[in-house]
Amino acid sequence: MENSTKNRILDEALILFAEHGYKGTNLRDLAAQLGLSKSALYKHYTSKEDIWNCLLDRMEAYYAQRFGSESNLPPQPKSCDELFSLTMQMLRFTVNDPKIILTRKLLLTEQFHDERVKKLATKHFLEGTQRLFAKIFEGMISDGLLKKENPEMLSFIYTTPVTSLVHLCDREPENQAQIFGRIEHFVKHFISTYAEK
Amino acid sequence: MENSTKNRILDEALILFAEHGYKGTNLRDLAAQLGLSKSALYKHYTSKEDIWNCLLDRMEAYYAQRFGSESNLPPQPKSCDELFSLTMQMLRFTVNDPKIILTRKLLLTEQFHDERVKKLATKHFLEGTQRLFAKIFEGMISDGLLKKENPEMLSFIYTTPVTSLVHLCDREPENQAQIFGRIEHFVKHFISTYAEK
DNA sequence: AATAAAAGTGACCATTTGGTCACTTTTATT
DNA sequence: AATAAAAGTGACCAAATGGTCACTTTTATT
Repeated sequence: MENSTKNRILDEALILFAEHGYKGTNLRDLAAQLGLSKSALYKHYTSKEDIWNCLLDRMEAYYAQRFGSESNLPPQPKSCDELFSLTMQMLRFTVNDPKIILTRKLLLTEQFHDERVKKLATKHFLEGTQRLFAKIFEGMISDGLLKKENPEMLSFIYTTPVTSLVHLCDREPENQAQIFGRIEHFVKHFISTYAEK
Repeated sequence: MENSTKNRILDEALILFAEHGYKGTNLRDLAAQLGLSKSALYKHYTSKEDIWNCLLDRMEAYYAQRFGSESNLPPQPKSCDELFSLTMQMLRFTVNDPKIILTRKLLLTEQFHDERVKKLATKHFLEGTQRLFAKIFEGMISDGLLKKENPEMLSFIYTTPVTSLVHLCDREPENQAQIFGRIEHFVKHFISTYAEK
């Protein structure tokens, strides 16, 4: 069921849409990548636009469970060292997982061509991540680990610089090691500024 | 000379490429917007790709003079209040100038489809702005206005959050007022954290 | 005024692309 | 085993698109 043709089409569509854009993707290439004929696609989806919309449905569902539910929050750090390692671990994953990379590319490149993508982009790059870390910081502040600052503000100034370097990683994956050095440098600076001594 | 057909074509191409992408733009629409026939375009450019490349040439030239030369730096702030108003003034401009908005959109949406755009994107969104403010902060530190921190780091944590809100402005221009409230809030927080008292 | 170069036009071409359809093959159901 | 539904195929169509060309109009040069 997981690896049904219907899902495989969406998997491959994500790759092509992310790499060449909606307009730059044609159904012949998509079918060829799947070892199918073009007309077979129409047994599962009614049109190119239908594939696009179903892909966005899947992405929205993913974000709804990632950012929507309280259940799968990352573990609450018990120290600033743990905040550091948690952050680096999350980034290491987010920057290397092929599907997440492609999703970021698609959100960036199609955000002005599709209203749903626009909303997902703000959710992914700004609100979602910010709210997630705001909760973490809220806990760390009440545990006396961080200075008593507004956790939303703290999260904003923590996540947006990191996100901008994640985007740089997407552009220059060959420089990932060096960019991670910059991220570590930043995170340490942040901790040294806002850790409660 | 400024308003030659050759330049008008590039002006209109920027609009269409930024709004619909390279692939999503067709030469018939481009010609129609200019009140020209499609074949007239070929009197000035050899192909669609040629138009694209010449547009990038123009953008590169713009960035070379904006970020390259030391000459046109913004005035050095004599106080943190002046840093605040300088920042808000620059943002007010960058977020409302149609050509700059379109340029940002083009850099974002085409960064993974073109090597030159990729490099310009990093220059525009990261290095250029960062270096510009690093110089400003360097001056303010030696003037005793800001704490003695690494100006590059200071600029990084100043410009990347602001840039992320500029992107939000591009996505939601109808919320510009509210977003500017968030920017002001952030800038004040930054100043209160790093101003030398 | 004569002339040549530059700018512009409309018809036309080849290719690409989303989509359809009659038909075959595979899979599941009884 | 018979049968019907699902999955897949290849040929075909119409529209869109980048590009060319012979020809006309405008502009500049002498």
